[in-house]
Amino acid sequence: MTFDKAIRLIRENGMKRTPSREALLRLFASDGRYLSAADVRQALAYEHPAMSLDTIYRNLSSFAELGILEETELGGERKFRMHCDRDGHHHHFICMECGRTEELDLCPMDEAAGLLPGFTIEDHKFEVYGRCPDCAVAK
Amino acid sequence: MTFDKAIRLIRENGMKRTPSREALLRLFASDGRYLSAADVRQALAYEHPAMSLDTIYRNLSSFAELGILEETELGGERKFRMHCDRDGHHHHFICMECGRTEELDLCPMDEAAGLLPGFTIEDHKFEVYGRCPDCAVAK
DNA sequence: CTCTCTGCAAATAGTTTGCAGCGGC
DNA sequence: GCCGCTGCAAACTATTTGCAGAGAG
Repeated sequence: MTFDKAIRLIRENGMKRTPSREALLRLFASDGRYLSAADVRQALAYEHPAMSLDTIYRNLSSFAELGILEETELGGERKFRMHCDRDGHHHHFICMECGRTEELDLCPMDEAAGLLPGFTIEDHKFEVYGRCPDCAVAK
Repeated sequence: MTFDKAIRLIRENGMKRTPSREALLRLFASDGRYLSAADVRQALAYEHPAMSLDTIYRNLSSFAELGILEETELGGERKFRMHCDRDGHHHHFICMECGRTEELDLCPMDEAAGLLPGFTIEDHKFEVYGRCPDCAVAK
């Protein structure tokens, strides 16, 4: 998702365009990795040293609710990345070393649903963890 | 995994057979759901009211390391269930209402690996969430 | 008798909330 | 100027750790 579209969504939902939010969205628009609140704070330490963790937490949660960010739980932390606008539902590979993500054009749910007659499916999670080619070499 | 096999694993790793551990393993052997430390405490409140959360945390972590328990992150909590000894790698459906789990004879990794040439895959997670037939009706 | 396990208490990490002032619109 | 946004401080939740005594082998 682009920075502009995210801003539009924010305005459409009656939220204000503030410097904090601009900085957060700009960061996520340019960094494809999953970032924790602490990661975000560090990334913005130079540009926005005054931005508090509270603000980061509050905004990341709001953004996730609006569908601007995708959320996952990684190593006991909530992590976020910009939502992919691409056609088609898909999942991600996540590099444990550098955090790089790769889209996987694959969703096992069609098959899985057939194995669960009578069950109501509401959500699912499929993530692959490992090392990207760069980090695999470095090891 | 059976209670007896779990006890054997514990002994083989130089750990002692204590009343706490017996109670924990007996619980997991009879309850197929994913349980948090707090869930376990409540389940054992009558039989072992003195067992502290500390003990529960420490033992669940040890058991998970030995492969006796499987671990997952659900709603921001670490949850555990007895490891399935069944042949073949598989995943789970988890009922969001009652916690019931269902085994899914399906793993998307074979396909996924083909989409990631040059990447080193170390782990993956595939879980399906929803309501089991009983809970779907109750809604 | 030794060495592990346990409960207690305190510490820690990540996250959330109440409040009063600041700042978009 | 109004109402939402922010920083501060404090609270909260889940979890971990140091320590000294209790208990398994």
